[in-house]
Amino acid sequence: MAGHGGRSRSGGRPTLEEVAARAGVGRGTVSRVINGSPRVSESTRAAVEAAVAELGYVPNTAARALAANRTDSIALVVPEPETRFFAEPYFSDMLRGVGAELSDTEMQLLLIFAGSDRERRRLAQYLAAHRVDGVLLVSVHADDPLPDMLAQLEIPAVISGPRSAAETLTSVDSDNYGGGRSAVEHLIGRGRRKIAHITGRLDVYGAQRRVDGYRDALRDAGHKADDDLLEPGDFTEEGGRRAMETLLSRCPDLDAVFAGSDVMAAGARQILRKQGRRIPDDVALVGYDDSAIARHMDPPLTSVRQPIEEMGRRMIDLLITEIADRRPPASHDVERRQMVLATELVARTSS
Amino acid sequence: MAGHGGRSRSGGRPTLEEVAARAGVGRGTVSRVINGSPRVSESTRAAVEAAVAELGYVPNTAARALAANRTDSIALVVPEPETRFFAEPYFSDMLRGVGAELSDTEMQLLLIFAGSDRERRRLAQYLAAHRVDGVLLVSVHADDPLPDMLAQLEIPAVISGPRSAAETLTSVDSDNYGGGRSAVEHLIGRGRRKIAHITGRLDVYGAQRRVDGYRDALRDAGHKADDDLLEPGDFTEEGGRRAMETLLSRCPDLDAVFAGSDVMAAGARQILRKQGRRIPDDVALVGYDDSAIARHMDPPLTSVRQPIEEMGRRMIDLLITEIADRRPPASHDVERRQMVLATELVARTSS
DNA sequence: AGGTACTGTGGGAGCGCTCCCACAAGTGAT
DNA sequence: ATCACTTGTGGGAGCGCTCCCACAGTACCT
Repeated sequence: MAGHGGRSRSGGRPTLEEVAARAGVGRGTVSRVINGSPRVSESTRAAVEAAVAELGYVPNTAARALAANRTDSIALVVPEPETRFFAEPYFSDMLRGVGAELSDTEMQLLLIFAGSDRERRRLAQYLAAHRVDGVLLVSVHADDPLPDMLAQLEIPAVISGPRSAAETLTSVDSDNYGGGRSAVEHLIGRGRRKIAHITGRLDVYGAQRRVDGYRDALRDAGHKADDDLLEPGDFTEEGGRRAMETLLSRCPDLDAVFAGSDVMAAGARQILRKQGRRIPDDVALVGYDDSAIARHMDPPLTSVRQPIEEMGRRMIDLLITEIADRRPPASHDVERRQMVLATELVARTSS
Repeated sequence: MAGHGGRSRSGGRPTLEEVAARAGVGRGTVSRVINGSPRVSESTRAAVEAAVAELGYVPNTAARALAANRTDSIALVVPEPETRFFAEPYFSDMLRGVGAELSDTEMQLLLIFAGSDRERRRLAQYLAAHRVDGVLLVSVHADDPLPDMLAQLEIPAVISGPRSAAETLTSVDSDNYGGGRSAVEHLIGRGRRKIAHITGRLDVYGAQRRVDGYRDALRDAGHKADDDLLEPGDFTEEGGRRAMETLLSRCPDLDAVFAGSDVMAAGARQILRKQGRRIPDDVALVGYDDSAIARHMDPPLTSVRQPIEEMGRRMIDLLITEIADRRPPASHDVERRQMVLATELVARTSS
């Protein structure tokens, strides 16, 4: 078939039209069956399904996308170079959650790295072409222009860690404040008196919140504020080492350290060892993330667990809702959602 | 515009037609400019490009895919659970090469895991719908039905390690035979006499070829064959430990071990240490892959480097050629290509 | 002068869907 | 019987492109 003007087509995949002919119904009816519309009689549905099976019909995604103006795919945008993506268990946990939640859907996930300028430009093109129905944003820094670009293009998006308390995008986060608090309360409960904190990068909102939790826990326990016990890190092992050295020289009598990440705790541990401090006898150590590092450290590291996989799942939920909400012209008063999931302290022998 | 029957569209993205009107040319001409056809005069091209820039025109991928019957995207199919994907540096290196080579293109890469049955079924649907122009297959086992499915659907595909010497798909591989050989020759050159080999999974063709290289190197050096020195592993650390234990009990006097992967070498090292054998003094150890593990082992591990990133790049080259070759009705006598890249022994202190 | 060839261009037809309008047939209240 | 719905269905129009045919214009032979 295919009129005289038509080009030769590959493999002759069956079309809706052909399925309709086979089932003895109209095109519209087949479409309804394929898309699970309830407005089809039971017998017709059965006939169509039989025809679909017999012909091995699979809908043409491009045609559907063109007609319906949707792509049925979403992007997970990682504004980091690939190396970090593989190095940090955070991303793989997140991806697992996202994948799991998505497997119930017909949605396709695209993994997009936007670490370099070049990749950023590509991504911008990609989004401008509306090649995805929605975007999942992870690990975004406070000054990243990406969220605004998404807002401008009116592309539904969910962000994994809000950029600030005033985050405009729908977001999913873990309770960093509570996590910081629980780490410190745990140390206080173990009788520690002089508790230092190696912070994460302070342009990351979550890191700030952990500091807030640390401060409040100390205050509520009647400790007086002492900023000498606070030293900024940058989430790296090297940063952990540097911060630990600084802290020890400034406050040689500290008896506990709460590190803003397991990786930094690993760095701190090295310095403590080198300076002959025993863990936990002389100095108790608590990390954050409960990653593999924590379990394999010597001694095993007490750490604050974030439900990262769960966060991934929730992000998908929210994003799909957001996409669905936006289909009818625009009911636009969907309240912005900020979901916060609880953290959990996992006590091990380092504290 | 958009006739009375039209639905309201999102954001009013400009179309080809609008660009054409603006530039004062026909639709076909704009299409030609967009697609880089040479049959356009310089002045017209400039006018169209100006109009494109002014309107911020970005082609609609779905429309293009529908009309041209191509998707401009390819899939990297990983027939493994995600966990292994993140655990093994092999994949991230490969992905880096693939990404790099693809960044010169307009092609989009999809990362698809097909570890579980469920994911397999999804993938089958995906391929049946021809949602990608081509497929990159990595880490495929000998009995995997995936390659045949791709052949059946006539989807261009390139495989990263051939399944056998008679691989029908276009393939890219590293010289496993030469790699195995060079490891053994290196050990012989260091004066080792009793060289054992912990193999990889023998249903992986590359692992077999390493064994062949091991055997031939020994034979050519005048050693007599001794299968007691050969013990199968499975590429895991645990497998490395088991194999090493078996080997030590069977041949307590061995003085060198060639492991089919760095991870297995790490397992073997643990056992050697536990049994009081010094590396390299008592037993020399050589791994395969030259991964991060090799560099960080104590002592640093001599290992055979595979150019994995390069393999990724070559795979893309071959796949793109294959896709292009298949566009005209079918010139079908493109000879199957089996590309083999050289390996390189990286000597460190473990041997 | 006529033929032949090429270059650049416009626009019709068609890709395979979804959306929606129109309408037949059935159901129940008046 | 009439009217007002409801349910199920068919098919036109249109999504925004690419492909290709037709044709004007120019150039270069006979």
